[in-house]
Amino acid sequence: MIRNGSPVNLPCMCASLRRAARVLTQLYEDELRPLGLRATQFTILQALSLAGEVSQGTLGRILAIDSTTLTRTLQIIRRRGWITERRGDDRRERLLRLSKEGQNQFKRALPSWESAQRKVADQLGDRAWRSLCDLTNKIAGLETMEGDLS
Amino acid sequence: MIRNGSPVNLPCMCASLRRAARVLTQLYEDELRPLGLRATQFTILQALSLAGEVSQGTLGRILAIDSTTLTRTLQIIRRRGWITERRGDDRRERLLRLSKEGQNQFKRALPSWESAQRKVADQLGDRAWRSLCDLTNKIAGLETMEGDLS
DNA sequence: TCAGATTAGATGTATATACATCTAAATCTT
DNA sequence: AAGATTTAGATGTATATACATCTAATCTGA
Repeated sequence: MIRNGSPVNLPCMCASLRRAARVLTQLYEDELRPLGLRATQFTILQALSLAGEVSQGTLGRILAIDSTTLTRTLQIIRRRGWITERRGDDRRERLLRLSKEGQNQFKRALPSWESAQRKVADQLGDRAWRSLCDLTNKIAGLETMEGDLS
Repeated sequence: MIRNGSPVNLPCMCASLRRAARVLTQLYEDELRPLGLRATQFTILQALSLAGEVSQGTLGRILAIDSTTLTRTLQIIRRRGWITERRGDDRRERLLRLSKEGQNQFKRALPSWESAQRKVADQLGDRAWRSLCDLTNKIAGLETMEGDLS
């Protein structure tokens, strides 16, 4: 019997980060599952809750998700009635906003999300938690070094 | 114009880690693309190169990838001739191993991977790099707190 | 102002990912 | 050793993800 606790150390940072993301995603989705929410879906509700009205492209830049990927994910969320859309002055843009039901669904999900956050924070400890925040944001800031961003 | 460099701080650790994983994945895949390799595929080649012969389930535990997910990903890799399989004493198991072509493909990919590693290491700095290694491994060690592991 | 370039999303396609469920093989129980 | 339980993967299904390419709308230069 091999006790868990010493995961194999992967030499590739990408592999290591992706593995961590898979593990953490499962932990959060275990909490969110009773609500029928996937991690990405909760993230989008939360981002919209914080950002108010934003275009699909802007949302994509905030989350580092390709805008064309969002087309599909937003379809699911729209189908469930959690967002409303309108065209902006630039009529190519889709301006997104949480609907009333979207706000309610987000509020319903908050306790589950907080529970997941707490579990992870408890197991990592404050110092590691803050460190991880810094590092993940730093990596998000790398982008592909293309420069400007709308 | 908003210069990139101050990404929005996401309150959700899962969202933050997943965003970082997306960004890093693109950085690595930009390097690997000329070889026709996705990040996950390179990771599997590297894991097999390090582990020698392992069962599908063990590989899944090493990478924290569901074994049934590996069924599909390994199909692609097998189709390309990069792995060989045999049944173990336990005839339910599939024992995986890099084929000769798999080893060659992995070697061909090494310079691109090293280039990606170097770019990230340079931008993060040694301290942050090591810190990130520790933290991602720590998170991989959380698993879902189910205890034993084969 | 108008032709060419750029941008915002949509669509086609391929891969990554996990869960529920199923089958076959191994293990455990009595 | 027969029946019950568990385990290793396979398959069906849904979502997540990005890239190439396409269309429509906007912007830019001359």
